[in-house]
Parts: sequence; C-alpha cells; structure tokens
Amino acid sequence: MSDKYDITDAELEIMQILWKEKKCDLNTIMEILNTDNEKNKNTIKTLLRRLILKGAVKSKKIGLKETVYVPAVNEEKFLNNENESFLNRLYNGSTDKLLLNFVENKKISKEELQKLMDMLESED
Amino acid sequence: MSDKYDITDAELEIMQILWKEKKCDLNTIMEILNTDNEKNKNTIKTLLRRLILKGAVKSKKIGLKETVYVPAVNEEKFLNNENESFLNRLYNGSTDKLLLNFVENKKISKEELQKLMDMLESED
DNA sequence: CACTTAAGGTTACATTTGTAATCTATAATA
DNA sequence: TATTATAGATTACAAATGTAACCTTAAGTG
Repeated sequence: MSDKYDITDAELEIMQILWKEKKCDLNTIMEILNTDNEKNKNTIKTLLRRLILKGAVKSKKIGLKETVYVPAVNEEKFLNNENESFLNRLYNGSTDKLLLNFVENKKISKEELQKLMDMLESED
Repeated sequence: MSDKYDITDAELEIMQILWKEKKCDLNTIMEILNTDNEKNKNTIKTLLRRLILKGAVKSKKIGLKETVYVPAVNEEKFLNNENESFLNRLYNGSTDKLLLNFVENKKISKEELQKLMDMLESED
C-alpha cells in the first residue's frame, strides 16, 4: 500500500538521477555528479548498495562486470509520501495551513494561483 | 540572518509544545506528551538540553529547583526555513512545482484556491 | 536532623547517515 | 600467461539521533 521508503538526503540525490535517466550505470552517475560535485566513487557505491537493501533500487548485471541501476520506487508515489510527511510534521497534515503560509510570505503569485485555478477548471 | 536551526523530529515535538504554551516546565510537557505518548522523562530532558545547546530554547530557573523552558526561535521563521529546505530537497526550490503536484493530486480544492486568491487581492 | 523523593545534570549506547578505505574478482595488456 | 587496472563488495568510522540509565543536590517528612 504505502510504499514508504526511508530515503536519506544523500541517497535522494542518486534517486533523482535514476529517475531522470530511467537507468544508469555507476560511471554515468559519476559523470552527472561530477559537474560540480567531487563525491567519491566509493561513497556512491555505498549509497547505491543501501538503496538496493531498502528496495528502492534494482541492479541488473550486464555480463560479468557491468551493472545497471534502475529505480524501483515510483517518483510520484515517493513525492506524495514526502509531501504527506512534511505536512504532518509541520502543518498537522493540513495542506491549507501550508498554502496559507506560502501566500502570507508571498511565495505564490496571483498568476500562479490563476494558472492552477484554470487547470482545475479544465479538468472536471 | 537566516536563523537556521537544525531541529530533529524528536526535538520538534518539544518545540511545538513550547510554541503553543509560550513557556512550560518539564512536568507540563510530560503531561501534554503523555496523552498518547509514554516517552521517558529522561528522554525529554535530553531533548531540552540539546535544544538549549542549539540555542533554540532558553531555560529560566525559578528558585533553586524549578526550571521553565521558553522557545528562543520564532516559529514563523523556523517554518519558513523548513519550507525552503523542503522545496529545495524535492522540488528544486520551486513553489510552483509543489503546488502543481498538489493540484494534480487533488490535494487542493477550487474553494481553497479561491480563498487564497481573495487573500492576495485584499492585501495589496 | 536523618532519610527518602523528586528535579535537573551527566554519561551512555545502539542505530542511522555520510563518507571513504580496503578487499576481491574480472578484464585488459605486456 | 603474469601483471595491472577496474568494477563491485565488504568493512570502517565519526557524527548525529533517539532513547534512557545514572548521578547530584535540593526538598519534604518522620
């Protein structure tokens, strides 16, 4: 039911790459991270291993040496879970309170709200 | 400037009580928590101590034995920081993406959106 | 006043997390 | 084929976190 995965910050970085790339080998991950990040290869390997242990990633062996990593968690579901945790943690589970806070702090523009209204209208 | 406090989940529970009560002694905190939570007094003491170390709580001695705990972090500021962290972590810092997700998942009703629109209108 | 209790302070300890070194086995090459 | 480089697996380790035991001192009670 509730695919609840406990993914840490460091692990999330990897997941985000896997979600975007659909599947990825270690070197590609390294390349993507190396842009502005010099994390050690071993670190990434550990993170991948932990994600596999948690069931959040599957690995597929290609031949004897190559491995490809694939996300085993649906990004949408994960985001929804995280949203819920966040709301519960800080806003007693109420979306309204969060939004109110955003509006009060001018984090949302009138235009954005209008766009969302339109989306809702055209949907049902 | 950016009152960045690293408050953990367990600590946050205490902060939320302090924010609500404005100030509180240990026993009151225990009472409030005991409703459906049998956490050990020692645990709470440790959490309070750590919050004090972090500068998130101040303690005031009343006489020789009594102590009253007072939040030293502004709840609003804290929430704003947490919002930002959350957005950065999962939505690349974009409020829009988060909202879009909420709308897509029917977490926001048309009425709620309208209410927010009205708020924005009446503000400026 | 001696004794027990209660309030707060100090220390401890297992688990999780970020980070990385080390080991093992495969593959490429001299 | 012996040697080296490389991919992945295993082990390590400090800091953070949740949880709680233990210690010290003030306060109430016989």
